[in-house]
Amino acid sequence: MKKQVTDKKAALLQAALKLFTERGFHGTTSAQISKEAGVATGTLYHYFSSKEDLINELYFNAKGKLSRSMGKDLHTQSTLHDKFKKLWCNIIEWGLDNPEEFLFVGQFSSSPYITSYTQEVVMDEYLFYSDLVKEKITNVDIMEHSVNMVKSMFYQSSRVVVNLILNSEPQDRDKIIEYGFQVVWAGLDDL
Amino acid sequence: MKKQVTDKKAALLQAALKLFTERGFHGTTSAQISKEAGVATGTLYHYFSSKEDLINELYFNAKGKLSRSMGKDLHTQSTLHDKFKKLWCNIIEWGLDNPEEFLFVGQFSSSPYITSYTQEVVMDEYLFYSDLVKEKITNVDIMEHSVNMVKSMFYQSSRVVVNLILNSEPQDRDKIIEYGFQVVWAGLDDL
DNA sequence: CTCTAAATTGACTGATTAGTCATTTATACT
DNA sequence: AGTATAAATGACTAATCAGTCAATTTAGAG
Repeated sequence: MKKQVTDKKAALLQAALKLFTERGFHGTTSAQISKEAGVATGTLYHYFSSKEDLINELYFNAKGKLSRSMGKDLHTQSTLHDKFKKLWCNIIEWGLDNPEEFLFVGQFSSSPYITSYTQEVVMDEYLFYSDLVKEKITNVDIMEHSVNMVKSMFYQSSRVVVNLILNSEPQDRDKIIEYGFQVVWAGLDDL
Repeated sequence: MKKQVTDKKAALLQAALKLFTERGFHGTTSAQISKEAGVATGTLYHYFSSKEDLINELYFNAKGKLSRSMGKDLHTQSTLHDKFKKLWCNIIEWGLDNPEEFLFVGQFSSSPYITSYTQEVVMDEYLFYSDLVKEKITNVDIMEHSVNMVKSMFYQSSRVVVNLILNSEPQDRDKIIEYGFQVVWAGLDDL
C-alpha cells in the first residue's frame, strides 16, 4: 500500500512542477494538476492541505536536491579553483538533467507563495556555498555584500549557461560550460 | 480632456506594474488594478482590449525605457572599458530609479503572457548592446554563444547588484556598484 | 447654450476556481 | 474471511474572475 501512496503523491508533484513552470502558480488550476497526474481532484487535497502547501513541498524538494548536487565531491578537489570548477559543473549538470526543477527554483525563489519558513529551512543547506565564496573573497571593505554578490553572480551565471545550452546544439555543450567558467572564474580572480 | 485620458491610462499602467510584480499576472485581478488606479473596472477595458494587452503595453514601455537609459551617453566614452562601465552604471542607475519596472522586465521577459510580436519589436532596440559585446569578444570558436552568454551574464549581474543595493544601507551603494563592475569586467578581460 | 462624441461608470453575467465531503475502493493485519 | 483504516473518487458549492454594456458624465466645437 505504501507504493501507491508514493506513486500518486509523486505524480502530483511532478505534474505541478511542469505546470507551475509553464503557466505560473495562479495560472495552474488544481484540476489541471490532478488531470496531468492522472488522479482525481480530491486526491490532491489528501496529500496536500492546499495549493500553497504543494508548491512549498515542491520548492523544498527541488532546493534540497540542488544543494546536494552542488556539494557533491567538492571535498575531493584540492585547490579553490578546482572546487569552484567542480561546483560550476555540478550546478550545470544538475540543471541540464533536471531542467524543469532548475527553472522552477529560479522562477519561484522570490515568489510570495513560498513561505519564509520554507525559505529559512532550505537556506541552511547552502552554508557550505557561502563558506566557499568567503574563502575566495579578500575584499574586507564590503565583505558581507561582496560575498552575497559573488554567490548570486556565480549562480545566476550558471543559470545563463544552462538556458543557453538548452537552446543550442548539443555538440557545443562542453565548450559553453568551459567558456562560461573561464569568464566567471576570471571575474573572481585577484579580487 | 486629453489630460484626463493620459491620467487614467497612466494610472492603470502604474497600478498594474505594481500589482503584477507583487502578485503575478494571474494573481492580479482586473478589479484590483482598477481599484489601485482609482478608476472603474470598465475603464480598464476602454484603454486595453484585455489584461494581456495591458501587460504587453507595460512590457513594451518598460523595455523601451530601459534600452534608452542603457544607451545614454555611451558614445561620449572613448575606450571599450569606459563604454562598458557607462553601460553598467546606466543599467543600475535606471534599476534603482525604477525598481518596479526593473523587477517587472526581469520577471516577465520570458513569460507566456508577453506575445512574441512584442518581444520581437522590443528586441531591435538592443542591437547596440549586441554590437558592443561583439567588439569585446575575441573568441571566434563559439562566437554566437559567447556573445549571448556575455550579454546575459552582464545584464544578470547588474540585476544582482540592483537587488543587493535595494536591500542594503544606502551608504554602501557606490562601493557595491564599483566592486560589481570590477568583478564583471575582470571576467570579460582577456577573453 | 447646444450638440456630439468620447470618457467613465459599476452592476451584472457566464465561466471558472479552490477546496469539500459523502461514498467507494484498496490494503494490511489477525 | 472479517474488520479497521487509509487511499481515492468526482460531483458539488461558495466564491471569484474577466470582460460587457446600458446609462451617465464630461469636454470641446460651433
